[in-house]
Amino acid sequence: MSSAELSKSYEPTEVEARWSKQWIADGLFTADPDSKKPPFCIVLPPPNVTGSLHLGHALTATIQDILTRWKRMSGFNCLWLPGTDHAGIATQMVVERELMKTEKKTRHDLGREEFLKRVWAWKKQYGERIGEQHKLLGASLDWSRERFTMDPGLSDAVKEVFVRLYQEGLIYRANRLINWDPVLRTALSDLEVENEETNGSLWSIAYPVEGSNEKLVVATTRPETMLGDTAVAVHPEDERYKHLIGRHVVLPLVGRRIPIIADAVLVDPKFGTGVVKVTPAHDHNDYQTGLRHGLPMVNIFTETAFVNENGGPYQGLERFAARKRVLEDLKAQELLVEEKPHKLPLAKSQRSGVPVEPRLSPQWYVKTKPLAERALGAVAEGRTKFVPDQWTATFNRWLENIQDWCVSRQLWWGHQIPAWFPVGADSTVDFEKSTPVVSKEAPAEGQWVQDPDVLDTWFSSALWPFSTLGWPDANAKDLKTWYPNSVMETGHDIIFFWVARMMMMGLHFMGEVPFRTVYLHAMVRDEKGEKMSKTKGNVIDPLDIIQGAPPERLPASIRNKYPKGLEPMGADALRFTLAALTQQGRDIKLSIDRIGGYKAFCNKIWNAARFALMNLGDFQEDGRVYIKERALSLADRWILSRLDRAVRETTDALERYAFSDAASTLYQFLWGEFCDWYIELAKGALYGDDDGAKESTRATLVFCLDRVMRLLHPFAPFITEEIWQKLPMTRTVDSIAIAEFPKPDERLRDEVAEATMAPLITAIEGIRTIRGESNLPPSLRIEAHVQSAETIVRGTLETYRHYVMPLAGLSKLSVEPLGTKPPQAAAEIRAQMEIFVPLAGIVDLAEERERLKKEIGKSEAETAQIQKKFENPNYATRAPADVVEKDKARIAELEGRIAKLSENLRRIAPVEVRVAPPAAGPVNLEEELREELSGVMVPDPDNQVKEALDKLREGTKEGLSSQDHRDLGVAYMNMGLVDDAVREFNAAKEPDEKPAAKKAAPKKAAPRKAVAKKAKPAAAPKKKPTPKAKAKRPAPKKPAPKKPASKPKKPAPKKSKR
RNA sequence: GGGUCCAUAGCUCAGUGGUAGAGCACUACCUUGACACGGUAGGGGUCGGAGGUUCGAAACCUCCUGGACCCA
Repeated sequence: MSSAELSKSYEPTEVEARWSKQWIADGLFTADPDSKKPPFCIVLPPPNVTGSLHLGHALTATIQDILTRWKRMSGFNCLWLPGTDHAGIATQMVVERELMKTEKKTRHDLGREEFLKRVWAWKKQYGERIGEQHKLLGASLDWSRERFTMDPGLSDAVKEVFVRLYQEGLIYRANRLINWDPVLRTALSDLEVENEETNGSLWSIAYPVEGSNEKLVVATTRPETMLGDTAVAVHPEDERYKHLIGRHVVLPLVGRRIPIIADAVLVDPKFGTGVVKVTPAHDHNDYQTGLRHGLPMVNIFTETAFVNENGGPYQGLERFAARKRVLEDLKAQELLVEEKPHKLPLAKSQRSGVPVEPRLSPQWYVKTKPLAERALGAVAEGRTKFVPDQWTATFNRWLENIQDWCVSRQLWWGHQIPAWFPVGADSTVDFEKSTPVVSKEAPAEGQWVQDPDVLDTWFSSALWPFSTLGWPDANAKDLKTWYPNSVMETGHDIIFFWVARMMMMGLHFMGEVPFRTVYLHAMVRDEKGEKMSKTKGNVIDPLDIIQGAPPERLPASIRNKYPKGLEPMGADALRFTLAALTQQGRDIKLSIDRIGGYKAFCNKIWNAARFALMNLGDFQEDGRVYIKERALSLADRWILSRLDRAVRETTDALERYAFSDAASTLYQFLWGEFCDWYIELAKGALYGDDDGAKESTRATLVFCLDRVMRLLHPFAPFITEEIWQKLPMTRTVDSIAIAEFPKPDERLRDEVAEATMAPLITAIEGIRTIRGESNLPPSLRIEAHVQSAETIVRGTLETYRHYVMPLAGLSKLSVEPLGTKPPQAAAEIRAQMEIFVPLAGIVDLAEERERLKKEIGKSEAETAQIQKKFENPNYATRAPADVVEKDKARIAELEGRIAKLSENLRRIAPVEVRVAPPAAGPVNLEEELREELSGVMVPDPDNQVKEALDKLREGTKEGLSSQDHRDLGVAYMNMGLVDDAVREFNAAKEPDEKPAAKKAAPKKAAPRKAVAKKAKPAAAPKKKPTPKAKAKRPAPKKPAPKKPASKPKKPAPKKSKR
């Protein structure tokens, strides 16, 4: 039997390694463009080849794999296309850093060609690692179609796009002020610049006005740039300076004569002194001002941000050193008026982190306005939809205000720009002034040099949805089949960088949107909500979670919490966690503990399957008999109905991209319904002798497991495949990955079964509550009385007492109409039923009284709350009738509940025993007591109780004082044992030291195990019960047969005291 | 400066006008023939604050406080 092979707990590592290999070997994920099935396509956002995948990538892969597997199983012709991105700046940077670390060389030491060889080697290494990581995550990518942004085909697409856009006038070259990274020595696009609030200073510097004693005091945050000032500006309406407009100042330190201009755009008269210096070559606002006024633009920095020849004596100083010197010199000349602290937004390079230096240089630009308009139109028409929808506005706003896109980068790693510059007569090339020819190949005539610059990485990524499918070959099969893509799934952080640009390029070159739906997921953060970054040291490699990791491999923050390292969680647990935590539009705070919780879930699933397989005997599902045609038990019908509900809810959630809803449905069904209820109920049939019941249960187990494994497969591909393969059934396909995703099946729905199960569950839970609240051990069988006014409920309970008894741990179940209540019983009032568990002799009734009081208190509080509503006269008149009715019904229900609880409380109230004065005869007392207890059901204590009492009688009677007898009598009273009580009270009247034994001990049988165990002190719980020995034990002084508990509870019949 | 979002149990989060929920954590009892990565039961919240709308607000509106992110 295969069942014996299942390990006791789920071991993911081996299972995952095996299946990820097998699936690929079997080519399950290789897409077929000729398939007749409806197409479904996702292109994987290509991870950068800079390094290995992090948890953000794991989230991306998880969501996309869920979608793809779900669609594949649902009959779609699925292509999920993998690939990687060359990531120009980022990759060049890491390779340069590595080169410096290992060989102490710069890329310039190696030269372009040799350096690129190194980068390709890096790309190979990390590209492969990324592939491996995806495979171990279970990603069902079509590796036969793997692409890289610098593949020949994709490079050709890039050239084609560049040339065509140029021909259409949508790409041009211009000498403008751009954002320059002086460390990486390249231009950056606006998006690659981050503004950061910084504590700086605002300096006031006096500029002497030419031909006057006046000085204009300018305020600036970058005094060193004064070397490049070509004007000072004031507001045209500013009365303070109006008279100076048109005159000149002499630029201190430099001595240049520069005009005083009026500019209402640049100058805010209320800020600082109301005078600003204008440095058109080093500030974006000044640049615009310079253009407006035709000012000269003086560049004072080299490409590494050192002062150049235009800086006179400051030449050769780094920009911050230059600032220091300029300030010192100004101070010396008494031109530095003031320095005060000032917060300013500082523009930093996203990549190198250094402040960018605006710089005039010739660059290539994409004219984005016309492209953006089409993208906006497509979204407005609903041809592409954003999920969550809130991103639509973000997308629109950005495209509406879009600036032209600077696409050239002064890097070596990337797509070299297909533009050709003529080589001059002196063998030199003037890249600044000469006019390039744009074409894929160099012009045939003459000598040409290709533009050394490369394109922005995002230029090639923008083409990803079609370049990967074979474009520019418009007839490529893949392109025809899978363009537009179905879904673009990526992080919301690259909505502008990537999504917007894909929209623009896709619409322009394919004439249609690149994808129908854009699902933007949240950012993965650590459990404190902090962004994962190498500098913070909180980055975790997904593989360390999946396969486990020794402590030394973990970042310090994780190591502190898990000093022993991580044990393997498995890809399924990680995936399920990510899916469960995916909340639209929120950050995902990922904690290892949470993953551990889902690992436990996997283990639970494993064991549920293990249980089934161990109990299937030689059952084999050949599919000839539809499950509903079998003679099913109530439990069978119930779980099938619940299964169908789970199918519907999961599918619905997937359609809404509500991955967390789907995950919680699956979790709840598998754990809360299938394991907690169905398996427990199935045990009766499986361990019984009814072959028919066994058969139907086995069939149902297999049916459910088959369906739910398929339902769960997109989320947890490995464990589901492993279990599914072991199910004894005929299959039409070899892998669950290509099995059919369960469809809702009306025939499985069974309202009657669900309605019938409801009171059974209510009864079981009610009894368990009593059991739990009274701390009765699970091993103790107890007796329960369930009273209901409803005939149907009683009928159900009778019919299915074999469900209730084992799950509630009963030795006896009495189903009764409402009526006389058992005495000394704990009670639970539930919908349509009242549950009583006689506790006399089992547990302290005082505790039960406390519990009831608490319950009554709760109900009273709720009643009061609702009553308050009715105090407002408007409520009854204005609120909808159904709501008012509901509240009235609820009050009635609560009042009934309170009444019942109170009644029960009264019933187990300590009886005020009026001990008759010695003069009073025993007969009178007896009558009195019987009267006291009239209306109470004649006690018929459970055997265990009886036995316990018998023992008591045997074991505790010697040498009792009359006080003891009196206490004992009270105890018996509390238990409703009138005869015994009377006897004890009688005994109490007799002189001490009497031979009570003769009268007491009834002959009845030996105590059963449970009782023995129960009656024993908890102090020796491990010891085997020794039934017979009991009677011979030295008599305990206290007669209470109750279970000693950890906290001291007073025994019902308390000795001493009064 | 403009915009988006968030604040509910110790933690992470559901809950779009009518009895405050889940998972984890916690407490008690328990190794019962799938699972201690387990079972059963339980405790725990004046829903950030103040107003307003409404018969009724965790939810809708306004303001405030605190926080996150995006754009300039």
